[in-house]
Amino acid sequence: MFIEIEANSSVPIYLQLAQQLIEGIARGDLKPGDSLPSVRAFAADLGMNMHTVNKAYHYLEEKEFIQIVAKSGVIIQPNGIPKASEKEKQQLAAQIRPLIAEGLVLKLSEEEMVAMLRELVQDIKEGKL
Amino acid sequence: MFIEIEANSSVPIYLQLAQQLIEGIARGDLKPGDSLPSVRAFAADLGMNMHTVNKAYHYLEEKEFIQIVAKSGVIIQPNGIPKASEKEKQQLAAQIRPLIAEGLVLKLSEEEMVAMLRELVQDIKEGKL
DNA sequence: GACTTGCTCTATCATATATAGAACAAATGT
DNA sequence: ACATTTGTTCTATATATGATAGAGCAAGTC
Repeated sequence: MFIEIEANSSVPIYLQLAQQLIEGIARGDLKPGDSLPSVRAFAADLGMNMHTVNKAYHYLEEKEFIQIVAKSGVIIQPNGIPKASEKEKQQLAAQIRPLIAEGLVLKLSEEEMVAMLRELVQDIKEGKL
Repeated sequence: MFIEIEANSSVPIYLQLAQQLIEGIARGDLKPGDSLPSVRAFAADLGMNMHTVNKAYHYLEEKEFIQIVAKSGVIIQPNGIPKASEKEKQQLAAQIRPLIAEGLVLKLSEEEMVAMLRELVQDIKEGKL
């Protein structure tokens, strides 16, 4: 797993970390049952604070993408991650919606945005930045 | 323009306001040259602070969706909003990317996400919540 | 000339982000 | 058995952001 953190981003670094782990799962680089580094080791590796890694882990745990086993370690959801519930789909749509609206204001056609989405899926699966 | 602000959202209310104005533009409800309420009047109408509306306006001005004419008023970009530049497209893609990745983790297929996008475009154009 | 306009300034309060260090108790590795 | 590692919890500090509040300014509008 290669993690790239932009210090000068408006996206908090705990979120950047969580998002890149999510991409790792999407890509299949991180599989069910795989263990993640300890908060201390990961923090040292990434040059950030232990509590920041911890926050990223809890963010992912709340989404049920990982399991945090106290005093033991952190693993990718061992039974596999279930398909999106209706609630999760709606939450995703609600988050994407303002971006689509902005695209429309910028005169992007529906087809252009569909193409953009398909390219993003490819990029993510290929681990392409 | 009907504006709905959720007080208990994690999205700042100045951003909610800006996003709903963007939807108004996308929908064609707000056309080039249309004037927006004064910061004071809008704030009173929405039950929020003048400075919060002002922040939303400056957010939109930075995107060049509106023009703020000091000591006069605020209008939708009178010459029309130009088509997205490459930079704007990349910025949009960068913001959508983590959401697509999350969709993939939740086992949504590319086609399901395309369908979701098409529905969002419809909803926005119809002003449907 | 009165009113409205966006802008600026100071101020306060709450929350979020990030770092730091210490201590705890249980699981793990040898 | 013992030392190490683990996530958790606590206090603490610093910075940034979000939101509100009120006052005053200078220029545009009616």
